[in-house]
Amino acid sequence: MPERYTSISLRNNLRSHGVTENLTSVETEIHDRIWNAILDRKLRPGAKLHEDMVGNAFGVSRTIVRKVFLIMEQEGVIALPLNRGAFVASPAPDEIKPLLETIRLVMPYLITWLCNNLDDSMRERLESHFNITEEHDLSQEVRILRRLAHEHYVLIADLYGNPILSSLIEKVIVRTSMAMTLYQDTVTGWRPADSNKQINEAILEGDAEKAISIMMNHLALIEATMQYNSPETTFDISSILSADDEEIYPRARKSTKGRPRKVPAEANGVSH
Amino acid sequence: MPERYTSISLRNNLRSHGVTENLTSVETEIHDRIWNAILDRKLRPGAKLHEDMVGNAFGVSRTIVRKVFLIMEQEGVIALPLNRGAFVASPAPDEIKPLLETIRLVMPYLITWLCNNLDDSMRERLESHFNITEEHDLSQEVRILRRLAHEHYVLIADLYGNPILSSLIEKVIVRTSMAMTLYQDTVTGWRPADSNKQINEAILEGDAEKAISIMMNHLALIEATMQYNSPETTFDISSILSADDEEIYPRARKSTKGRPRKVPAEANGVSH
DNA sequence: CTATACCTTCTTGTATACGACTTTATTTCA
DNA sequence: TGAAATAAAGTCGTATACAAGAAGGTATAG
Repeated sequence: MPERYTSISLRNNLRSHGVTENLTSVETEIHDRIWNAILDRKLRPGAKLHEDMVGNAFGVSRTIVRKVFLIMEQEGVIALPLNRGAFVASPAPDEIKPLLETIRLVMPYLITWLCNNLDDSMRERLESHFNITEEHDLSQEVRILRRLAHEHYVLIADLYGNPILSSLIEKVIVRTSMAMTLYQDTVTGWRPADSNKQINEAILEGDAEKAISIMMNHLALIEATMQYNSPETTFDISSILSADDEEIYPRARKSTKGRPRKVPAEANGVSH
Repeated sequence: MPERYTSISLRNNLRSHGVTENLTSVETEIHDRIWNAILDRKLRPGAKLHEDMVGNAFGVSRTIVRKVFLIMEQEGVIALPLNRGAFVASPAPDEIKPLLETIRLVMPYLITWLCNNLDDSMRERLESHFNITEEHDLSQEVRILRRLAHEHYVLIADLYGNPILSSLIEKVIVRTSMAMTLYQDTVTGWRPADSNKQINEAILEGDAEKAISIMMNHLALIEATMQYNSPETTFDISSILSADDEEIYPRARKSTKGRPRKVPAEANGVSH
């Protein structure tokens, strides 16, 4: 089986998405593969996840797949409407405010602490992230930039060392990212890594106020650029979940005959 | 089927423990019954939950029970060590600090908002809780006092209206409560409702500072009175999970022959 | 031509069977 | 007598079979 794909910048630096304990390796594999596919937007919000397709892709029964789905529903990345199966969660517009509010509450607290308690190992991990961000700064690979932005938040939470807040931040950031997929204009030339680089720099300087201020502006920008537009596409699950990193683009619908497929409007997230 | 048992004070006032959506009525029933049993300390931390016992008690297969268990593991109230089944979570001593820290971060934020934005419906719900606390103030029923204290926190989070923070607070408070079961000296005459009554009063007066100060003292007291002591008992699951509210006391072990049963020391909670 | 009803096909939900692992009881050996 | 090895019982983990439900297609009436 291929080496587990955890993250671009922080391989072996962050434990992958929380629930590694009490899961077999196959379950972790499926969980992480789907999680990463969502994070990289290979699986877009609203996409249907068929139990036996995923099961076949990993050579396990639906039992295992259902278990992973249930966990991911609790994590807020998958929706499981009764009798209708699994969909990649598509956060409703009115979830954006609570998400950003949570980030605004928690992150300044973590940053302030971090600036006052920065030791060598923390500094090292921050600098490592900073360097990788620098490397990829001019990259056109949106996937990498987005992941770096994501991981920056998770890294800060992780450095603080409160597992409750870490897991909270990870969930909230993923969900915000998913909301951005849905409601943000992707045409802007804005690069997500920009402000994160500045934030990291400020933290390394020990300037909490500056770091917080940049982050708050960043969040305000995100909130301001949110708008409604709902895409609809279908996917080839098995190739998306394959081990290699190639980007898969949505395929056009095959058939438009017959009654139009009912859009699962209520296939949104859970009550987190 | 009996009416669903949600809470003492806030029946129809708080939605029960978060995950009602996407669960069938039986699943919700099992979930809430176990949750309440834990909250009321009928099921103590470390207690084994046998899949078929629970299944038989509700007339469903292990499939359903396992689903509920998995959800409750994510919620942090049950532990599912691989190949060893389900145990009521017993938070490790070093989890107490992160738990209290999270409460200390979130609650002042909520209280401050609440004091500045108190409207009639909020006031009404707070007063309702306050009145019930008054009624039971002199009660000897520890179970009720404990539940009132618990629900007070959840109510405040609920009034704020951010579902992410609500569910966070609910999980964290339950877990703190479980830790107190394990590590707090129960002999003290201290009544949990006392400070909550004062906090509620301060909020109703719109005095955020006072409310926060009392709560912080309360939390400090909790932290200070924590100490190590690990009880060990066995239980009759089916009667504990029965609909009626009678308190069940742990039974003494039947057999002490043979090799002493290995205590599941690692049967603690999950990484939340 | 459109909308509704009906039928077929496909997917999910639940129970159950069986293998794997853990725990408990018994035996063996120092 | 007590610890380790061994056998038996019990519980859990996974796959699978079947039932229940939803989605998609076709026919029919307005």
